[in-house]
Amino acid sequence: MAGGERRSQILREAMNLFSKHGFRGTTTKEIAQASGVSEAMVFRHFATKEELYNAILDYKVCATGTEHPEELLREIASGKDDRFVFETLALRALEFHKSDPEFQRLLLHSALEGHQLARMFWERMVLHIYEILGNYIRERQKEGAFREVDPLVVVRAFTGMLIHHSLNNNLWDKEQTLLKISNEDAAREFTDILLRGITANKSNDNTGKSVRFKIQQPEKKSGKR
Amino acid sequence: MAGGERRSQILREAMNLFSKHGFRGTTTKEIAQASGVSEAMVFRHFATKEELYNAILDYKVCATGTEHPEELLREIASGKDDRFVFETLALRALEFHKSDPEFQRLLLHSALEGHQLARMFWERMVLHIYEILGNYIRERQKEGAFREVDPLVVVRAFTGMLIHHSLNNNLWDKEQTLLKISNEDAAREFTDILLRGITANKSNDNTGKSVRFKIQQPEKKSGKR
DNA sequence: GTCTATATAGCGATAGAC
DNA sequence: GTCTATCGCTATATAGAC
Repeated sequence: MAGGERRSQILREAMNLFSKHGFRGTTTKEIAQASGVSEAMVFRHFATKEELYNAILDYKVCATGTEHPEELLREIASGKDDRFVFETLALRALEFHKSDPEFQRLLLHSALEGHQLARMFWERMVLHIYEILGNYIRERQKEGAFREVDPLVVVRAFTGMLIHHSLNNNLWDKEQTLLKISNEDAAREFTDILLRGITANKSNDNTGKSVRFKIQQPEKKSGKR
Repeated sequence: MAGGERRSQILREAMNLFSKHGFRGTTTKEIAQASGVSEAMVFRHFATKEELYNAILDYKVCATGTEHPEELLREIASGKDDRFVFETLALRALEFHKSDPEFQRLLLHSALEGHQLARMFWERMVLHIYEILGNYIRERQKEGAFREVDPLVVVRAFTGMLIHHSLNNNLWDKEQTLLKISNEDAAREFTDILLRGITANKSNDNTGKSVRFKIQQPEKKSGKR
């Protein structure tokens, strides 16, 4: 078999195993067997196990980079259709994690082991999402469409719903015995909750809905209970 | 040192190391050194490494069981003060994960490694939360306080915000460079978003707020987009 | 209870033939 | 490019002295 082909085959199998058992939990022997070659072959293509792992992380991050580019994110958020923005984002995230559960596992292992993928992903993806989506929310607040609430908290809340839901499906409840719902429905419901949750009191609507809030707020700034 | 004392000391150190590096990532030698004893001592108290791990998981699950009993959960949800229910729950969850970040890491490692702690935790905690909180929501829907939406989806959304936020603080952004917020404030904001997100259209209020929704909903039940 | 010393197995990685 | 054989090391676990 040609060098490049074999290499990518080993990479694929290793990716699968690392995502299942983590870096330390996967042996080079297992990788070799899964790839149908001897251990020596693995080390011919990748000098060390660490190098193999890095190659995977690079590959995954790059592949994700093209799938989840900040450009696209920016484009989605460039409109003013709140429902479209949040629901599209949600559906894309849910579909991504569904189509590639390996990635989430790899990412988690990496974060737990303190590996660099975690940091790379954080810097390349997470920060951008918070920045772009945060800015979108901030703008809509200025326009009076969203109520006053820390945009970063809103992003945290929304990504929390999405990532936690994906994590549930990928890690905890793969058969979805507890909650079975299509990604389309989930994206819509989560968006529903969030948008109603942050829509401003005054009727100022562009989602095809007319929403009114009249709120008496005797709340203290720092709620104690 | 007395047997029981030494045993619990080893258990503590092992817990710390396992939470940091996972099962396979932690060596018995490290555990012994951290405990200030020889490796032989570790194996005197725990026949195998696996047994030590199980002891930890048992301990953690039991300790958590007393901290997070379903009774308390039920009691919290027995009232009809929506804000109190959700905010108290949120604050407790956030405080718990903050006070014991080890647990979340241990749980995650366990889930990734397919260990039994994950299943135990799922059955003892997660199912109860979904059941009890889901029932609460269902009741409030019957009373017309909450709009019609799958209660399980609401629980998923809310727990998603909380767990993901804790995970961020414990795993990804320990210094909270991206979003620094007290647990009290976070609990309040998340509750705010959720409650506004699921409050019914008609004014039917018991949270000290008067809320009005007027919504034209040409939505299909199973949304395709 | 605690240690040193050791058994045994599996790991990552290499040598060298083909 | 691919293999078998093997090295050096570290891992879990045990034996036996004190």
